[in-house]
Amino acid sequence: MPYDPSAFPPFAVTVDLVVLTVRRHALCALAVRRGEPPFQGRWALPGGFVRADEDLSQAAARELAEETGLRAHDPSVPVQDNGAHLEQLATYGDPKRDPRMRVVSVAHLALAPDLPAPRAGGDASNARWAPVEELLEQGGYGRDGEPVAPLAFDHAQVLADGVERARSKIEYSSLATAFCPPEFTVGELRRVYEAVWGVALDPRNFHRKVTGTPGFLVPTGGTTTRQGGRPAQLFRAGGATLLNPPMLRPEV
Amino acid sequence: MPYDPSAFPPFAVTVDLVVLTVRRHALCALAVRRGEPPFQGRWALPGGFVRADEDLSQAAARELAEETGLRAHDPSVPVQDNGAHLEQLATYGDPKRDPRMRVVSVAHLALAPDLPAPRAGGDASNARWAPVEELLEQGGYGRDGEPVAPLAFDHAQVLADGVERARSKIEYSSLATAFCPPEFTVGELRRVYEAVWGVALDPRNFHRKVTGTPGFLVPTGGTTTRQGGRPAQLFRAGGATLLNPPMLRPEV
DNA sequence: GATCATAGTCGTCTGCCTGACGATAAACAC
DNA sequence: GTGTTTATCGTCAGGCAGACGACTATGATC
Repeated sequence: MPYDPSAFPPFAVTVDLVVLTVRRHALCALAVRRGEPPFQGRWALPGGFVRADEDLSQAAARELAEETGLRAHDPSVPVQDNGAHLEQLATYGDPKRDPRMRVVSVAHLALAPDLPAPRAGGDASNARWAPVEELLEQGGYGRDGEPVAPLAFDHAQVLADGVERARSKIEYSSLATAFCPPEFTVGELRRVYEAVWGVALDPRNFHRKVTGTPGFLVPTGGTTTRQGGRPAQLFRAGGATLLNPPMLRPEV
Repeated sequence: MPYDPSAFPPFAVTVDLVVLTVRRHALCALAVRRGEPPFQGRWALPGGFVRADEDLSQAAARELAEETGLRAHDPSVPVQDNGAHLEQLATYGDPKRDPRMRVVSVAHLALAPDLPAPRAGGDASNARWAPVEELLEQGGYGRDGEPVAPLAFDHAQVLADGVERARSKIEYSSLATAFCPPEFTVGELRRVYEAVWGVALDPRNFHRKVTGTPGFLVPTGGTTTRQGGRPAQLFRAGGATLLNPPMLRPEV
């Protein structure tokens, strides 16, 4: 069968971003308020159309920079600077997921340290960090008592998939350091695990585990007392990306 | 900014399939010979355009059925019948990956028991099961001495990603049973692991591990001697999908 | 300054799991 | 019967994780 452009239907292709961070001991995601129909006024994940000459990862990195100012990080390089970790998550293409037209969305997952404040085109009221449980619960009420509408499109599913990916990936990789500033303490790393998994971990066993895993953490020599209590050693992420044996997520 | 159809470039969206099986102690993938340019005559992964009213998973299931006759399996249901396991793998959208036009391909991974023979539109010479190393090696020679050209498009990368997904996923899930017929022995399951991982496993420790993991295997009561030697107990896949603790892949 | 609260770090002990490997069992080929 | 093949059970030592005690070093409070 010869090449026939009419043989396939045209699609719009977008990238959507699940940007996760840990703020105040809670796993939070970046949400933007939609300024136009459909779902006008509702919260959604940031995203946008892929341009004609762009790769998917380029489009995701561009959107991430536009929304947060973060530079994307090459996934093959260990997390060391302030660049965020960025990886492809999954692709969503239900014919009815966008009422306007046939849109296939390639969702990406970004992990970032706690950031000052989000910006969506400079308008702070249209972007926020929200705890993922708040974004995922249907018809609940937010921290300010305002009723929470479900996320636009299928973004609740996308967010849930991204959160699950992050939860499982910090088990067997050093990705949890992507949530930390360039230098961090064992306690700060432990609080990342606790926030992402939603569990409490034994500080002594956690300390033994992470400091005993070769290549996970590299001491920088400095100490800090910013958490109160005894000063803690500062570390940065080591070269290891895969943890073997993995961190163990406690049973439910 | 209002809705403007001219604001986004049109894409073609396809699904490509990495169909894996275990034949003669080797991990094999389904390859089809391209009958038209580009890459005419070269081997490629099966796939095709997503139709206008189709979900991505529907399109993948349709292509799988067209190429192999396999029914796709709902991923939320444990593998029990002859349906293949089918899951989304990743999406590839380099602007230059198809010289004709802008194509975004949503690759899917299918795992199937050993099948009689592939069929590609009824023409057997245009479809085959090939060991994945043979398909991935560049410029080598196949089993029949015929020189092997690299796979078309970026399909070598897609195949490599699919193989890596399968290799890691049988560690912590019961997916290896998707390579087995409905009833199988512990030895057959072990040979699946050995073929996918490319290692030799201790039969005694493997037997202890898989029979000791709750929900992994359910004895059917029957026995078989089709492998020679002492008759082996027959099992089918249990309800468990996640293995905890996981199977451990031996070090390199 | 003594005391307390907080957080970090080092050890110990016990149980479980794994890898290595010996031994036995049940079929088939000759 | 003997040998071969595969299946299955057992044993043992080492490693790792969970539970938890003990000590250290800071800031806060009295």
